[in-house]
Amino acid sequence: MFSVSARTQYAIRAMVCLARAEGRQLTTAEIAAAEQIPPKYLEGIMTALKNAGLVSGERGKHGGFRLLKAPADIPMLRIIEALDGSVMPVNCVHTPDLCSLGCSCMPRQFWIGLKDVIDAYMRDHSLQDIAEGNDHGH
Amino acid sequence: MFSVSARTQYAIRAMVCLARAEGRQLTTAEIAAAEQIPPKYLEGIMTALKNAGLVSGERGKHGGFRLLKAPADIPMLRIIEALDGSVMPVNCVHTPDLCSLGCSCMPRQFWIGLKDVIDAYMRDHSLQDIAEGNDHGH
DNA sequence: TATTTCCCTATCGGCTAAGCAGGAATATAC
DNA sequence: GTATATTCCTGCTTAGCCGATAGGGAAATA
Repeated sequence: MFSVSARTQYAIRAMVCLARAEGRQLTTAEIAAAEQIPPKYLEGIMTALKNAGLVSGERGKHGGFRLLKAPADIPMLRIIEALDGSVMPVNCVHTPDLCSLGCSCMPRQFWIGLKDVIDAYMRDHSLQDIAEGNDHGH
Repeated sequence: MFSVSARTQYAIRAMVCLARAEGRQLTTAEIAAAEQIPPKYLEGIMTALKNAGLVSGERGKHGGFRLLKAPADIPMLRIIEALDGSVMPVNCVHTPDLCSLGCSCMPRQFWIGLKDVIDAYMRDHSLQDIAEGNDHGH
């Protein structure tokens, strides 16, 4: 349960790769080879990361991707949200209108609390923590 | 992301229903009608809850389901695990052998930490908290 | 014996995720 | 200015899971 999509795991590994490159540009081919990710599939992932403002992509020869911020300033939550949207256990967390059941949706507060806990954890861990293998958060 | 399956939401609503019945037996038909759940589908869910030791099912006339413990003694985690297995963001959390990538699986500690946070939250909230609409945990 | 209920197995349709393919746009190098 | 390398865009295919349904078998009661 609560399994993380391969897409998101790929994205995180790619970001770790870029973090270790320390500003150097890497091509999707390089990242894909280093992290065992299907190259064409990775392209779409990098696009999502770019649209989220996490990386910059430059085309042409000597093109590639680089981080737009220091790894320490990139919360893991940003990466996850860039890929799969926001953490939302059940739909009615954001759109309570869906609860046509009246009192039957008592669990709503429970899910909201869960979302808060997950968000907080992911905000308190930065890309740098992952890249360095540090599991204590910052 | 991290969306909860309809199956699990049905299970929780059914358990709330049983909690409010205070020991009285309820049939799947009754629960399904009260909670707007497809009756046949609910049957399979009740079987899962029974196999997890959370409810007892008795057949025949005047049969039905009842809780095996007081709602306060049923952590939400138990219900979720009964349906969708244990919380496990990525496979390698429990079976590190899957990490054939060596250092590429640096995020593992991150996922383990996330699992711990989620588990703790769900352990600290009981069925009674949900049934009463109390969102503060116990 | 009839009825009610839980229990088991199989099946179906729809949706999403994962991955692939082909090419268009753009920047560099010679 | 032509060739090359790279990001970018669009669509497609396949496989697997999820929600739901169907039909009937086993047990408990009246």
